[in-house]
Amino acid sequence: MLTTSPRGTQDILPGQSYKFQYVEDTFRDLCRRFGYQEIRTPVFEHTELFQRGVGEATDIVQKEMYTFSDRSNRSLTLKAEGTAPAARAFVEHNMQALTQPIKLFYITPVFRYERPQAGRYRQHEQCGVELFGTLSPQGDAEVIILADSFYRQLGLSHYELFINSVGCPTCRATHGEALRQALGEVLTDLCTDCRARYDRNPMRILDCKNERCQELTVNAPTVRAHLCPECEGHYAQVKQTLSDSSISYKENPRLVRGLDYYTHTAFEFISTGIGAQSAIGGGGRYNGLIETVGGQPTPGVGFGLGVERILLAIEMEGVKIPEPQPLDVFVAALGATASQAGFSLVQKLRRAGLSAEKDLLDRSLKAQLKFAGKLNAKRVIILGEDELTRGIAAVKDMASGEQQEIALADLEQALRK
RNA sequence: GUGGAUAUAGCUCAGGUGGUUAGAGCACCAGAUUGUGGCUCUGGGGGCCGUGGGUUCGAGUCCCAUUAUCCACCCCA
Repeated sequence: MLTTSPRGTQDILPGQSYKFQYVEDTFRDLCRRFGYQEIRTPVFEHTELFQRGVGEATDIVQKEMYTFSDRSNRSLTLKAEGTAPAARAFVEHNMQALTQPIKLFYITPVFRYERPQAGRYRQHEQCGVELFGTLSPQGDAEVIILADSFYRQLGLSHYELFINSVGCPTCRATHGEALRQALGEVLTDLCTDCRARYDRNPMRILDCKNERCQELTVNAPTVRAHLCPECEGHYAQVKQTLSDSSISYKENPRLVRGLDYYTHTAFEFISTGIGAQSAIGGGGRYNGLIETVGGQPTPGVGFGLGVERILLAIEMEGVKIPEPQPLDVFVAALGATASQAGFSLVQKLRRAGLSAEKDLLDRSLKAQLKFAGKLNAKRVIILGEDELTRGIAAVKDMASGEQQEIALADLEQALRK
C-alpha cells in the first residue's frame, strides 16, 4: 500500500508527461485564439455545490463523489466536474457585472469514485471551456467548433460528433408526461435504474444502454418531438451554423447527458477504437445553472474533454507527438580541475539560453559520452587538463562524429549555430 | 456497484502432472579501447514469484482471502 498509488490514480512519469504538456499547450494556444482566458478553481468545493449544480439524482452525486469532512466539519468534495465550480466563481466574483460574454477555459484534475478500466480513472485531467452570458446559437456552435478544432489540431480524425437538444424546462415537462404515458404499460419490464428514472427524470430512460430497455423504448417519444418552438428554432440554428462551418455531426435523439444542468444543446465526441470508454469529450448548454448556484439568471454553454482518453486516441491513430527538445550541449570533463571548470561552463551556457548538462557521477570519459548519447545531446564539449591549459575545448558533433577545437572564449558563439 | 480474466527482474514474457541455487530478451553497470558515444563481444548487478493465510515432508506451481491491473456492464472524460 505504501508503495502503490491509490486505485485508479497514476504517476505520470517523464516519458509520458511531455505528452500531457503537448496536449495542454495545444489547448491553451487554441483557447487564446478563440478568446478564452484561464480560470483556476480550487481542487475541492463545498459538497453542496455539486449536489445542487450537478443534480441530486445524477450518478456523479449519488455514488461517485470524493466527499470528506474537514477539521471544522465542513463537508467538502474533490472537484467532480469543471462546470459547477466555474459557475460558482462566476457568481462569487460578480462576473455578470463585467463585459459579456465571459469566456473561460480550464485544465484541471477531476475526481470520481468509479471502477477503473482502460480510459477511466478516479483522477483524470480535463480540458474545458465555459461561455457565459449569451443565448446565441453561435455560442453553442463556437464551443463545439473549438473542441473540434482541438482534435483536428492534435491530428485526430477517427471520431464522431453527436448532437441533440434536450429542450428547456417547459418542453421537457411536456415530454416527460408523454414519456410516462407511453411507457406506463411496460414500466415493470424496464430495468431497475429506469424504473427509478421514470419518476425522477424520465428523459434519461431513452439513454439507457440496457438492450431490453432500448427495445421497449424504441418507439417512445423523443425530446426532439416535444421541443417548444423556441428550442426547436435554437437547435435548428445551431445545426445550421455547424453546417455552415463545415463541421460534420450526427444527430442522436437519444443523447441525454448524465448531468442535470443541461438545457437545449447536448453533444458528445466519440472516438472509434479506444475501447468501451470512448467519449473523448462532451458538453452542452446550461441556461439554468448560474441561477441554481445562486446567481442572476445567466445562460451558459461549455464542454469538458478527457486528456487521458485523447492520448489513447492519439496512440490508437498513430499520431506522433513532438519529442522533447534534444540537449544542446553536454560538457564532458576529465579530472577534478576540468570538472570544476566544466561545471562553471555549464552554468554559463545555461545563462546564455542553451540547454546544457554535465556528468554528476564522476564517470569515465567513455561513460560520459555514452551518457551524452543517451541524453540525445547535439554536441559534446570535451574538457581536459590539456585543453584547459591551452584555453580551448574539443567540440564534438554527435551526429557526424566530427570534432574540432574551439577557443574557450569563442564557445558560446560557436554553439549558437 | 455487478460479472469475467490476470498478477514471476525496471519492461515484455518463459517456468508440463508441486521437488535442489527461478530463467530469457530488452534495459542498467563495467571491461575489451591508460582521453572519445551509437555497432559487436565478454562479464556483472538486480526477483519477500502482488500481499496474507492454508494444504503438503516440500508451493512460483494447489486452495482461500485480500489488493491491484485488464475486459464487459453501468456511467462518464
